[in-house]
Amino acid sequence: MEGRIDRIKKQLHGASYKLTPQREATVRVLLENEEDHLSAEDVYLLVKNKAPDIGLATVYRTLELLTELKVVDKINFGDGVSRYDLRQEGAAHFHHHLVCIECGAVDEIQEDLLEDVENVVEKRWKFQIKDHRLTFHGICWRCHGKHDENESSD
Amino acid sequence: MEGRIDRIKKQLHGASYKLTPQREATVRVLLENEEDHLSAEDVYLLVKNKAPDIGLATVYRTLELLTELKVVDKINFGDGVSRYDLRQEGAAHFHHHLVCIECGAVDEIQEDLLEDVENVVEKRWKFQIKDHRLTFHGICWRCHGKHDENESSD
DNA sequence: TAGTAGATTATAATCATTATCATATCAAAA
DNA sequence: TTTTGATATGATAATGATTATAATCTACTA
Ligand SMILES: [Zn+2]
Ligand SMILES: [Zn+2]
Ligand SMILES: [Zn+2]
Ligand SMILES: [Zn+2]
Repeated sequence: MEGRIDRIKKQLHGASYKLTPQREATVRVLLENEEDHLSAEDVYLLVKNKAPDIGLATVYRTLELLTELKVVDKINFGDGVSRYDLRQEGAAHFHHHLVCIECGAVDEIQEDLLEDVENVVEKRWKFQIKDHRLTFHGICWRCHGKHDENESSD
Repeated sequence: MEGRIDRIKKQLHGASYKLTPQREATVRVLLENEEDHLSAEDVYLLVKNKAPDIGLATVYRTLELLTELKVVDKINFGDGVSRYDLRQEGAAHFHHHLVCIECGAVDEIQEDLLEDVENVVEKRWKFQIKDHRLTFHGICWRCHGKHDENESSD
């Protein structure tokens, strides 16, 4: 974790920004909740535990800054809020998501899976891909299980 | 066009809704601007030409209704507004998008391309896919051309 | 120490979307 | 034809997320 923060610090310095205490607190919250998909408000509430005096605007600014540096990705699942997702270190592309329409769970797919598709798109549409967003909507294994409970099988 | 409206009318009736004049005007605007990705406000302004007395709330309500019936898909490209995109008749899945980070153009990919990926996801993550959202961010052929204007070739 | 640039805070402003409620439409019942 | 009930609409208010503003604070440096 400390190593990860150090590297983010270096990234900030590389773009001539500083890792202020507020920014560090925000980054720590993101690292400690890597599995989740937090909204700015969520982050704000969690950061308040570490830095009670932080303002909401600072959280927004920090998240924007981290997005610019590609430390996090901003994503929108269709409820009215933006969510912020730590990008895996060294990952060229943003990971994919599985959103369950029954229970609302959001699972992640870290594998790329899109290499072939992207080759086709780059060639056929002459589009130079820099990043992508891929989200599947459907029924997760947990909810699927529930339905099958009293069906024997096929 | 009339045939398309008739079929949407039938879909509405099937769900026991009516095709009111306001709804018809809204659908016509969507059909006439099929290429575009209009926000609710955009649709409102265009519909006003046909039905000057229509209220913004009605447009929002109609778009919500059409989304529910899967006549349109609601999508968000990261600017603060939702956009509404007519689904091709008979298409099982939403189409894909190419968003140019230079000029802002949004192009469409009607081909599915994801069949293989979806098979993998369904099996490996035991996730029953109902729909998807796939957007590529990058540089479109138009902007790419601009850069190459004074570079000979490779 | 004073000056300066950047960062932060509290708060106001903005903007998209949703909720409210009185009115309108329309078809079926009386 | 009038009444009634269900649904739809329009004007407007309310909400909620995000951004802008202005005053204050915090390193650094001359
Ligand atoms: Zn689920
Ligand atoms: Zn994620
Ligand atoms: Zn372009
Ligand atoms: Zn589209």
